[in-house]
Amino acid sequence: MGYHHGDLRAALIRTSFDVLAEGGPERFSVAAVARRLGVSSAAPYRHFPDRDHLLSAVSATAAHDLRAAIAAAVAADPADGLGAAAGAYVRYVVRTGAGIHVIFAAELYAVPDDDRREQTRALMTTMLELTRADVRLLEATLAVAHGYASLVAQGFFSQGPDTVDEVAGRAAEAARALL
Amino acid sequence: MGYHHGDLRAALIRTSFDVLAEGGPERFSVAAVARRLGVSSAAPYRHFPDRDHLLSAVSATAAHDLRAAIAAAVAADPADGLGAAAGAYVRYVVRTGAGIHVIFAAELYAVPDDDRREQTRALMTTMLELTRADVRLLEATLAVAHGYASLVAQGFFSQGPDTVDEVAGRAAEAARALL
DNA sequence: AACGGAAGTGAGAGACCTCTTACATCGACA
DNA sequence: TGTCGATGTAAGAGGTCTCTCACTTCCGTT
Repeated sequence: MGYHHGDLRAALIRTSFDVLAEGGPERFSVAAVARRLGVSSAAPYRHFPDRDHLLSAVSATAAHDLRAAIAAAVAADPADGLGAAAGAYVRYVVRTGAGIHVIFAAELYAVPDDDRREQTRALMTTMLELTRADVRLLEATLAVAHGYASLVAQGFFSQGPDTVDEVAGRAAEAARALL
Repeated sequence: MGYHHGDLRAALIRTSFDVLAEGGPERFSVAAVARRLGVSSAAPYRHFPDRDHLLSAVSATAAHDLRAAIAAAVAADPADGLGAAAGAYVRYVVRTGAGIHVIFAAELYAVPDDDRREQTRALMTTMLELTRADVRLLEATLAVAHGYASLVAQGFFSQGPDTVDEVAGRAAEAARALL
C-alpha cells in the first residue's frame, strides 16, 4: 500500500462525509473510510482513539461548515433570514449527508471534545440570532429544514440535476410561512 | 428455551417496533429481536426469508397503523385536517420509532411484498385526500411532521411526561401555517 | 396411537467491524 | 549519517450479524 499521506487526519474526516453521504450513519464504519482512502484499517487509530472520536471530529467540522453556509446564505439575502437558512441547511445536508442527526448524534455526548462543543455551540448561537432568541421558532425552522432534507434522502423527489435547488426553495418557502 | 409461541410471526413484527423505537434503524438486527423474544436467532427465519422481508412486514404494519392514526385524528378534528395529521404523525413516530425512514426505507424497494405496496399506497392516498391532491402541500406537511419527530428522536426537547403532546401541538401549528 | 408437516433448537460458516499488538518505514534533526 | 518519534502496516483477537443445516418437538389429522 502507498505509504504516507500529507494529512491523513484531515483526509479521514473528509472521507467520512463521503461515506455518510452515500450510505448514511447506518453504513458508516471506520473500516469503510480507511478502505476508501487506500490505507490499512488500523491507520485511523493513529489519529483517533476510537470510532466515536472520529465521528465527533466529523460533527465538529459539520457544525462549523453548516454554520458558515447558513451565515453566508443569510448575508446574501438578509431580508429573508429564515428562508435562506432553511435553504442552506437542505443544500448542506443533501451534499454532505451530515445534518443534525450526525452533528447531534446521541453517542457523541460521551466524547470529551472541546472543539465539537465549541462548534455546535456557535452553530446554535448563530441560529438563535437569526430567530432573535426565539427558541420555538428556531426549532420550527430546524424541523422544516431537516424534514425536507430527510425527504430528499429518502428519495421522495425524483432525482434531477436541480432537485436540490427546487427542494431548498420549498424549504425556504415553508420556513417563511412559519412567521 | 421455552418452546412455542402462539404466533411468533406477529410477535416478531411487534418486537421489531420496540427495537426500532429504542435504538433506531441503526441498531436494528434480527438477532436483537429474537433475543428480546427469548427465541433462538434462527427462529425468525422460519417466518421471514431474510432480514429485509421482516423489515418489509414492519413497514406494511407501520403504514397501515399510521394511516389509521392519521384518519382517526382527522376525523376527531375535521376542521384542522393538516394540523391533526401532522400531530398524529409525530405521536406515532415517537411511540413506535417507525416513520417514513422505516416505511419508505430504500432497501425495501427490492423486496416483493404486495401487502407492503398496498399499505403504503393507501397511506399516500389518505394523505393526498387530506391535501386535496396537492402534492406539494403533502410534501410540506410530511416534512414538518417528520422534522419535529426527528428533533424529538435526537433529544432536542427535554424529556417530560407530556413532551410528545407539546411537540405534536407545535407540529400541528406549523402545519397549519403552511396554508 | 402414529405420522407428517410446521416451527422450534443448537451449532456454526462466513462476513464485517472495532480495536490491539508488534513491527517497519519515513522524515527531521543532532 | 544515525537515531528517534510519528505514522504507517499486517495479523489477529474478539465481537456481532445474517443465514444455513441437521435435528427435535409439537400438534392436528387420520
